[in-house]
Amino acid sequence: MASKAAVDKRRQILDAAVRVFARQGFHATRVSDIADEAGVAYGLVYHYFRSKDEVLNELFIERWSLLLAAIDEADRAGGSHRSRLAAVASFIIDSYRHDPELMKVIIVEVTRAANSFGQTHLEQIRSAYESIAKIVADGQEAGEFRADVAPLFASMSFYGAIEQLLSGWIFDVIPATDTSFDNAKDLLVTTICDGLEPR
Amino acid sequence: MASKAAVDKRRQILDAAVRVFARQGFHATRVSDIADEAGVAYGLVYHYFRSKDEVLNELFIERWSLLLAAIDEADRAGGSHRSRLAAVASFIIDSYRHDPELMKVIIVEVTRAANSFGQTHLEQIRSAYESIAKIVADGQEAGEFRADVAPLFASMSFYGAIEQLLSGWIFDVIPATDTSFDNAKDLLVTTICDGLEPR
DNA sequence: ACTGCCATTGACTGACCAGTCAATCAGTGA
DNA sequence: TCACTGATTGACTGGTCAGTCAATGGCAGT
Repeated sequence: MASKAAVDKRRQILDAAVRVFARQGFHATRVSDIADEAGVAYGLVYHYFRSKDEVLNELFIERWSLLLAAIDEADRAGGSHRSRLAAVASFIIDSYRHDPELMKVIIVEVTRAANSFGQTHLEQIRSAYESIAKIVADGQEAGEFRADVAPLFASMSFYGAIEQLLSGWIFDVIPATDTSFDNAKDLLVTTICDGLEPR
Repeated sequence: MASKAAVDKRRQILDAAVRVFARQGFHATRVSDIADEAGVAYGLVYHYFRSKDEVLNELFIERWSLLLAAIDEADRAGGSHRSRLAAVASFIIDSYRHDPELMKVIIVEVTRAANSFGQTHLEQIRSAYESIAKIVADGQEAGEFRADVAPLFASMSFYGAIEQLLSGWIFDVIPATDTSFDNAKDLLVTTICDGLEPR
């Protein structure tokens, strides 16, 4: 089957793109950098992708759909709503732990670049906010969360906090150690659910 | 004095740059766009600024030093540490309310673009995190905040939440109304200090 | 051993734009 | 009036790259 090799090459280009985008940033990478990194001819990138943008699109869509699925699953898994939020935080932080380069690209070049690239994916990004907001709203309904906080606000604060911590690791503002990751998971849930003030 | 007019022209260029950057994004704006918007010849931009980058630098530095000063003042003003955090959130949100275009540029092109531009200003950005972290740490010392949360983590979560809400307004994920702004101030402090769960 | 189809190659082109620079203008002081 | 200085102008250059395309390679079915 010819397409077997083809699928591999396509993947090879995507993986190379992650590395190069993570290293140099999207704007600073030339298509030839991706081709070189993938060990492939320049033109082949255009055989598999319509444009440089489409390569990034593909990476984002692949990854983001996993996130949306994970949020959904966290919600469906039941348990306290606090534990569902914990599952979301865990998933995102583990995604970073597992593939920091990909997550760096997604966050730096898409999620936090809502001006250029994010614009295209705003719908999908918003969809994540809303799924998290639903967990909050349900938690309020169940009496587990206070009712006087707008769910979407809470959701965005929660997600913003997570992303900020990821950025901290990405740019070495805070050390990216395993204990740091685990602390962060606890902290995020503790802060958002219990607050900073002692009970 | 010749420099009077010169200062005006310089300002005129900076103000025009804010508008154009906000509208098109930094990468997509040509220097000629700035010159046109300012009603000034192309070359004059280079008379006042070494490069296109320096225009953005200037905008960031002007604004960020105000933020650092505001955090400092919030801290020095005394009162509960909770109220100091509230003052910080207030300042940032009011900055957006007062000059959304400038804040959009700062956040989208610098703060959240730590890859390209932010890299240069990472020190200053980190400085803000640390000033906020100091407020948290002092609050812990004073027994107002629980001691088992790393101050820098708390600070980054807090700041990340603020920035995420600003992004929401910037990109119309949440409506940018006055009540929305005021709600956000309350929410941020309530969430970070009291948590979502009822007491 | 031929034919057709897709993968693969990389040289080339066309557009774009940051930054340069030589020329002109305008205010000031003598 | 003249000379000096800094402000202002905009045409031009040099370099960079995204995307094109015509040519080649190689496999699969007959």
